[in-house]
Amino acid sequence: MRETDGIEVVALPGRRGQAARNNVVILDAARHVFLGDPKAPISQVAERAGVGISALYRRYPSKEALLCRLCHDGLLTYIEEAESAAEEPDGWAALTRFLARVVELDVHSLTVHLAGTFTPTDEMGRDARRAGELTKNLVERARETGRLRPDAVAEDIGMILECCAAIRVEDRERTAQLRHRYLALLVEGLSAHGSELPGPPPRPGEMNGRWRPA
Amino acid sequence: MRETDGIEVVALPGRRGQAARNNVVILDAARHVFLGDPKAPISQVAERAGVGISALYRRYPSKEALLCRLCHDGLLTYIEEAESAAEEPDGWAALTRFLARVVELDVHSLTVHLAGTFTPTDEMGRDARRAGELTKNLVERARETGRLRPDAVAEDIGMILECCAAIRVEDRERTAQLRHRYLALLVEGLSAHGSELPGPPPRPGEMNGRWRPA
DNA sequence: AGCAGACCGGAATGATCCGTTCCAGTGGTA
DNA sequence: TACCACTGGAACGGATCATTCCGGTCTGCT
Repeated sequence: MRETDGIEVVALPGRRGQAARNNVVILDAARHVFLGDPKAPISQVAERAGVGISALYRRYPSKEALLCRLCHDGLLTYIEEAESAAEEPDGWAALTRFLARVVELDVHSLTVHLAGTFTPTDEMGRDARRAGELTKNLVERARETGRLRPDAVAEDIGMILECCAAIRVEDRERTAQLRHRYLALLVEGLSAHGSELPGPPPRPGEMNGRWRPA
Repeated sequence: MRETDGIEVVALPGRRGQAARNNVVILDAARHVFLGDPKAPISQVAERAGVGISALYRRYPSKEALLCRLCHDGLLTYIEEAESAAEEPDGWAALTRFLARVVELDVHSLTVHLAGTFTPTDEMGRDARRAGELTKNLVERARETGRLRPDAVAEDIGMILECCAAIRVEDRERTAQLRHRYLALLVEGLSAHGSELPGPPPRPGEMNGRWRPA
């Protein structure tokens, strides 16, 4: 897992070990808290992690840095999943499984909803572009199978994920269930060949007003 | 229109007239601002309305009261639209037109996204219940036509609206366009008869953790 | 004319919230 | 034993807002 940050993941004893363990505990807590509320105070992260605030600031110079790390992690996960899905032989299955997986992992909230809360690094820019290409490939291959409606475009994918991310209830497990339910509706829609979709499709970065720092 | 608040809508001269005009200007501004950001400061509303803060506080005892009014207005609009749609003879058309209309008016954001920012009144509770009944009726009638997939339930409607409300770009007009696009996908999904929807359907009120005051 | 008061804009107030810094304590480690 | 990396959490300082207050303006009645 990316969040372990180094080699010494397990079983270091004493202070050294606690520090190593805290690394992952803190990232997990941060992910959980900021997924629930992107502008949660940092003290909430510390509380949930069961550590003091200074344990956070020893690892990240600022809240922004922590958010950036989280967001970048999410982006990398997105890319991993896209690459993994690309190996699926059937283009339609590749796309739908990819969507299900991203919804499952709640990656979209991690990246998009955190964007705008920090100034993105160059590397993130590159990775974002790569993510875009991978997405486009998945859509192209799905289109070639003929199951994807012809008026759907790559940019629709981000919007669909946005729709799913909007579903949120108290319980995490239940949230995932419900999101899959509406993803299913959307995917049915994607595969239909009935009436044409209304309005011009989304333009490339139309949703990304957030990626420039507020 | 509800927001005119009384009889003297037009053409009162002088101070009296300015006050009456401000009534609607303020509500319009508030609607616009809080739609964009439910926790926007009240000064933003005043600024957009082109009035001073005191003009707001003369009309509403607190920010909460203003939000409550806005939210209730939205709820009433929802009910109006549902009743109006109920007159449509074809059950499927009634449901889909209702959805399109609610998305068009952005009513969902007004009610649901403002809930939780104030303690709801009894009357709002009653109206919310009424809205629920009307929704259920629309779904029942749509089901009877056979076009609605059998595993869809009334509670799905709120979730679908939530999905659409999640789409938001800078331009208002464009936002509406895009929302219609994804509503179309979702409606296609609603009318499909293919594989069954995954997971148990949403329970009544499952999404409404927000309606109890924070 | 003249005046009472309805209405207005916006500065001042006071409270709350939160990121960040600071410091004293703890327990491995050499 | 002495050192020091690491920790928890209190304290600081800045920012944000809802709300209040005040001095001014214009209307409509006498």
